[in-house]
Amino acid sequence: MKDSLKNTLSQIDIKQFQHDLISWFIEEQRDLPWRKDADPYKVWVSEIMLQQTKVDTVIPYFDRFLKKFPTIESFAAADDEAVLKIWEGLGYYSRVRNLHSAVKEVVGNYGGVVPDTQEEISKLKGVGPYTAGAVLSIAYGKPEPAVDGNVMRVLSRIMLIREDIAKASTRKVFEAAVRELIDHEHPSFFNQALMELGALICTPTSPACLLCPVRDHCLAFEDGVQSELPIKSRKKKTRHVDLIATVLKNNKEEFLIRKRPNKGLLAGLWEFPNVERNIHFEQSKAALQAYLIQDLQLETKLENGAFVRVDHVFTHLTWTIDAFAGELNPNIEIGQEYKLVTKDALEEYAFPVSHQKIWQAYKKQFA
DNA sequence: AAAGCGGGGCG
DNA sequence: CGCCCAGCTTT
Repeated sequence: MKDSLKNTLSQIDIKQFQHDLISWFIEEQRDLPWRKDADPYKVWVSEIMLQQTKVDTVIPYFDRFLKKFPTIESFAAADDEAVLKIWEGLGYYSRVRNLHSAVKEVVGNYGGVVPDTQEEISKLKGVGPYTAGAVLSIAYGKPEPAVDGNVMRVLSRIMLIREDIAKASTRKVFEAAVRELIDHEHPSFFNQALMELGALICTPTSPACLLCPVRDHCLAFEDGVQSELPIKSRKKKTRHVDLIATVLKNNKEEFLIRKRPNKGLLAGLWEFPNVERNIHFEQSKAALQAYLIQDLQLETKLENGAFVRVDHVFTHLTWTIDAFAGELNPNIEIGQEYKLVTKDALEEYAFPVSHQKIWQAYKKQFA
């Protein structure tokens, strides 16, 4: 441990801090569906869903997930398309692919019992340092740190830690701090309380210090510098891609959809056939025709203009998609990544939100 | 160590 | 518009 951390810890009444924090949590915690019991499977699912995702967004997904897959065995037995469908719209789809893989591992090789040690649980796909600590502390009562963005923000203020939280190595500094601070009698409450404090009081902008239960322990508040913390270097700009997409229907009321590759952006999700718009193409429609003929070898008849434009923002990328409607030659041959499906069947597949918007616009105009 | 990976909401 | 969110994996 660094000397600076030791020095800071010596200024904090750890027992009093634990008491003030946990008492507040017991009194003020939100009533959330994953707090009804400490079933390791449910805790695990909730922690994966909550990665980079707000509580309000997760709640309906969590309820629907547990209704469809109430036990770890039922989820292990799910097929891949159902797994993606239940996650549709939640984002970061590798989370659910990894969770499914890990759950099958637990059911197959651990008798359906989620491992309760750092070494074993960390071997599971998608279980990193945060999730391991969260499941071990919340479901098993082990005094392991669970350091997420909330915890780094809260502790950077309380302990006046000025290291860049955007750096991967910085997490270890906070884990060392938590190991010193954590209440060994109540690890679950302690970890959850730190995160709850970050969500409700010690917020990124304008923290509610006057309502804070651990204000008296906070070195940043003492110096009046809470708004300067945490230190976080900012990221680079996103790039932009223009796409043209097609909603193509044949004379049997079937639509052409395509499965994305199993790696990379939106892996394994379904979409309407589309192509990156080449800057050298003057006309979207000309580029689209070229793609349809060359890549799909389709004979199609397109409507005149795009029926919708969809702008979509990712963390690292933005899309502008112009979507065209068209008729499809009934006798075409399609590659294995394509499917022809009816309107009802289409909606059983998992689509990214951008393509859901295309579909909604299509139905509104042509249905 | 840095980049890739979703989507929604807020100021 | 940028930033934030109960992060992990790959390169």
